[in-house]
Amino acid sequence: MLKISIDYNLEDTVYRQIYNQIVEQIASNNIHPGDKIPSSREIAGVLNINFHTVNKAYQLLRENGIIELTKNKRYIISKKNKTGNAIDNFKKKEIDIINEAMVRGLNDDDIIKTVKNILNLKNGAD
Amino acid sequence: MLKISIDYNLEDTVYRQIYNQIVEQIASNNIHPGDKIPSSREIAGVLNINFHTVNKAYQLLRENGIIELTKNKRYIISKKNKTGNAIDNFKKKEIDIINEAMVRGLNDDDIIKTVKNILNLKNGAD
DNA sequence: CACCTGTTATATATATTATATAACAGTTAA
DNA sequence: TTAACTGTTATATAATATATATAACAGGTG
Repeated sequence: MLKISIDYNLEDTVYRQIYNQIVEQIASNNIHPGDKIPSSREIAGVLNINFHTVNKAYQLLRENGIIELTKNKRYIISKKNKTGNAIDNFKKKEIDIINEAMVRGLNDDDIIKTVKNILNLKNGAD
Repeated sequence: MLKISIDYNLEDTVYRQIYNQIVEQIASNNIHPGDKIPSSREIAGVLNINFHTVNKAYQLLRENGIIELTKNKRYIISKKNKTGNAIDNFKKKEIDIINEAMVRGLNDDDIIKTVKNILNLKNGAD
């Protein structure tokens, strides 16, 4: 079951928080390809926010191939398919944050260990 | 010597592009700890933008301990020192983009290889 | 002293974010 | 066939973020 919460103290926008939390729960196998996700109005009602804000997150998820619309006008989680765009997108973001990490004192080993640690946590959380 | 360019087609803000490019050039050993960076008015003049926009990037770099102000009111590149904040910051960002990469079809090996590839390119570019 | 620095302040314009309503076509279930 | 739901589109408004434009100030430098 999908659980989302908004923290207004974070610098991330509301729709970005929704986006990241849905992505996180797919990555954590909490929700799976083919599963329906709640309607934007339903999420908005629970979080007490406007449904257009939820819709913006959904649009972004759709553009990135993470969710898709069925004929019944329901969004479902897409099957994973590794596109060139996904790889390029990952690499671009990685370069920026690895640069920053190195400049702020982390060495190669710190970086590799952190990444492996994150991956191991994911794999252990099935 | 510091080189910065702005691409208005990118979704990144101008001050973020400046921030990332300075970080990149420190990470690439193009500029080094102790080196002075050009004044915000100088950068702004070359890029034909407002110096407050450059200043916003400088403020952010300063808050993250990447540059510091000397008594002479000149910004210099700080010495690298691995703080807890730097590690936490790196980890938080990594989690979000690794989640997205996995959901978009990349597996553990793709992720590790991409990270190692980025680190190797940095180390070879001295 | 003239010139540079970062900083602060104020004002303005534009873009983004978030909310508020309303309406529409299509699906679903009573 | 209704009634209720869906996503989508449209319009309007408010608040915030981004970028520019000026001006002024304290302090260092030559």
